[in-house]
Amino acid sequence: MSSDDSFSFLRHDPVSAARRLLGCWLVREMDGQRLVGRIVETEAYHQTDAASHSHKGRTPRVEVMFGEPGHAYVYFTYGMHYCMNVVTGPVGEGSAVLIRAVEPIEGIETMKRNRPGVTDKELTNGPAKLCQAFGIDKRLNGHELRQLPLMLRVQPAIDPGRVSQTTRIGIRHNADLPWRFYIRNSAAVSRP
DNA sequence: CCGGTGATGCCCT
DNA sequence: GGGCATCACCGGT
Repeated sequence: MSSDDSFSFLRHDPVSAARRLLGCWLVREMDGQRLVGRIVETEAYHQTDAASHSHKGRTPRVEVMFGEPGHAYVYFTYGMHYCMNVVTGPVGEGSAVLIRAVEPIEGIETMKRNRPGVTDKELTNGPAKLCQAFGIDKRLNGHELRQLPLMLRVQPAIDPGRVSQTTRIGIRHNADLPWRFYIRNSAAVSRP
């Protein structure tokens, strides 16, 4: 990663990166279709935090979290779901930002095909839901997010006055840490 | 609208 | 064998 590109904020801590990722675009190319979602909800994870997959150190599963910032960490959970993170921090430090929800911008018909039978509102309002809608699975684990078929397009920062900060969802350890961020008033978040 | 619950496979102990 | 950064469905309100 060069020192002056749009991903430079990812080299620092995951908490500030989680806030900064709000409003950025996730762009996916799939079956010749272009899918775009605007990130509206994120959570930060770091090796010092017992809720993080990286907390117990390097293992094959979480190796990507210790690698280059700006790559995708995609994990499989509950026997059926994938979730996607953006790796942050210096190489050698295990940290990442979970993308918890996006607002569909382009390619909505393809997203609907990927998630048959759900309402428009449920298309991408959860970490595993958006992965299903965008066709993201373990094949994209470790993928560098500056190129297709999956890329992060950095957008201007969201006004801090429009960002809410709360505790994270669905974890047991460090449940009081306020490391979740979402765009207030967005109808696309998983939970207000 | 809400809380409870079963599904289901992989990683790590 | 335990636990999981979840989801969809069910039944009661």
